[in-house]
Amino acid sequence: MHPIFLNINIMINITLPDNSVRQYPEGVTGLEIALSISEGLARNVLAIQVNGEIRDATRQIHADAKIRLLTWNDIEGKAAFWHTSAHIMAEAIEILFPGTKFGIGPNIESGFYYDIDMGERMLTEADFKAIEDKIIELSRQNQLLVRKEISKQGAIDLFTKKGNEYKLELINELTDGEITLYESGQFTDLCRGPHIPNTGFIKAVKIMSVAGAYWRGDINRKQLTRVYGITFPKQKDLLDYLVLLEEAKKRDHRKIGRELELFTFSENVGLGLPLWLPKGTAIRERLEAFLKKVQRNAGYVQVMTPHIGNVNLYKTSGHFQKYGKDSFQPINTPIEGEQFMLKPMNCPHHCEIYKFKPRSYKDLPLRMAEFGTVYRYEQSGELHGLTRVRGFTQDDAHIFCTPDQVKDEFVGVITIVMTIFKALDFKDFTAQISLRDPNNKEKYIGNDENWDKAEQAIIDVVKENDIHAVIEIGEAAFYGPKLDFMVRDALGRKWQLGTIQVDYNLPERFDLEYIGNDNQKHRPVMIHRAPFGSMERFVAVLIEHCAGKFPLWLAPEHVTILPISEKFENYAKNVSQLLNNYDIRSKIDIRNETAGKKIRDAELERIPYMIIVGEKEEAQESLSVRKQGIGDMGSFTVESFSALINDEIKKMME
RNA sequence: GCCGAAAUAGCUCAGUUGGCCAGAGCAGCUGAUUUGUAAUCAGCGGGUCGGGGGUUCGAAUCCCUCUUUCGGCUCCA
Repeated sequence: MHPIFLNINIMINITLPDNSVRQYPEGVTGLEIALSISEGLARNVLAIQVNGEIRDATRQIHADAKIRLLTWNDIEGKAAFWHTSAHIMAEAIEILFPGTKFGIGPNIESGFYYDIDMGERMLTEADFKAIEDKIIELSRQNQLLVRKEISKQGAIDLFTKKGNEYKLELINELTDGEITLYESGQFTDLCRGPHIPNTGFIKAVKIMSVAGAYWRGDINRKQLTRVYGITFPKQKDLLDYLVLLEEAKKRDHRKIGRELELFTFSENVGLGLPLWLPKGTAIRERLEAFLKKVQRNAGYVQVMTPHIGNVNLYKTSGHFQKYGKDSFQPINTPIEGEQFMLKPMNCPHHCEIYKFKPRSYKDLPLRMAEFGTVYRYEQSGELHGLTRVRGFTQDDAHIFCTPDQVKDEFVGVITIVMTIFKALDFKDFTAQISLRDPNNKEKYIGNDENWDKAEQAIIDVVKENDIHAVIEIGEAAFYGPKLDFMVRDALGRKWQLGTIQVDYNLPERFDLEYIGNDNQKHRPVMIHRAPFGSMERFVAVLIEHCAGKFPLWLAPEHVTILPISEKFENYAKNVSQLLNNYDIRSKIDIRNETAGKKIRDAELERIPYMIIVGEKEEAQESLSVRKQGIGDMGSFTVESFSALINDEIKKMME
């Protein structure tokens, strides 16, 4: 036992993650526990989890507890590491730019940021180096992070003296007796912790970028400067991270979209209005055909509706009141006072189809699908490749059903979403249940009872289907709660793909009805759903997911045939025709180039297979096959090669 | 929409502190070559240096402004 423990005689039980229990003197710290296990561990402990709460490893433990010592290998360890780094960055900035006021400075998924107010001065990239150097200098001082409890008044006095209105605002919302400060070197920050024991762990730092960020996320308040940074315990970790970032950038769908000629934009057409090139169109059409087939099997019917609708339609739906002024503005007609809008969503049109004739409970559920193109005037700063555009096509459908059918229909939609994710090998998705903000009910249309019912239905279905989901309060649409499926792009940004939304509101506004088996009129429930979300965003995420190497069933071309010289062009044409009989999409590279050049170009184009034909192949009526990214696969016949391709496709679709 | 950065040939990028008709590689075109598993050789064409305005003897380079793009923020029916 460590000597400092000797004079202490009250012992507490500490349960380690392997459920072994050790006894320590009351007041023991995480660091001391680590030291009692091994010195190596003690050198690496960044924080400690005590009965579920993450704390400083230097804080004393006063009662029996279950603990976990956290290192760089734990998410929580990294979080503490980066949180402390944010403090050190603030300390560096305060030294370099005295008078800077600090807002909040949390750790994030990769690194940390601090929101700062430098008054008139602007922080620029030219300042990064100085900040980085100062951070390293401060880190090397092995500054301890000292936690101090302070009264609310004490905190107010301190930050009044500093003239920091941001911290004062935060303090005002805190409860007296729960306020803590952390001191490191000359820097004192209002902070709940936890922090790593000292700054010496921080060995590598990179200031990544600066950006504007509204104080407290409120567009009506002052915009502060947000400084992003990341730190590591080893220089090599930083270099690896930067390499990883570079690699990720190569997967950017905007880059690959240009390289593989999938889509483009033109200022002359308009911002955020994608132009689908032939190869991109081929992929999109195949996705569409795939989903149509799945939906046909699931009992959907396809409909088609116009790209515009009378303004009154959106007044009925309520969308005009909510989004009218931020939309593409209404189109006037020769008739005075008559106005149409580019449709920003398909639901009102589908409601009118529902109303085409009286509906019986026997007609329900009615699953009405349309690949409907809609136009939304997104803010200019929001546009982003294919993931955020102003004109896009939703793989939309609206399910009209009885309240009793909601749950089953929800399950049916989830099944479709899972079918798609599986066919495209999307494993890394998260589900998000978006509920309304109970403190802000005026933001939403519809009555309490319906909201509660809808929210409960989603929660139940998700639970019963064993889908891991996070619940987000306040993220619901204005007309109802929803379940979204989120995936990440190459750079880790989250995008919503599939969505399922319960709507008790539109049926009300459109006065939709069905006759029940009691011969009475009833109100149907509407479920909006789009498993892809939009074709644009889905293709974008798909491109980044596979880095342009599309699954065989989607690839614009399966094969490129490479004749060794002009002499074998005829044989190449024969092969191409034969492959066509087996539904294999091929093209022939007849350029006057060497085989090596043609192979290189085909590899860069990410064409899944190459067939090289020359004298030998023509004589033997064979094909030399090369797989993209793999290499030479040897000799095949047209039949055996076709079987290989078609088997591979079949396997993916199972 | 807000904050910041950037914009040079179809693409990727050079172009020192303002100074000869603005450069390279790839792509394109022409010709030679007739090729065996990731780049054959030669020649040629191509740019109002994002648009506009200004400073200057002189601007891709400095200043203003607009547009677009990128990174964030906000928003996302």
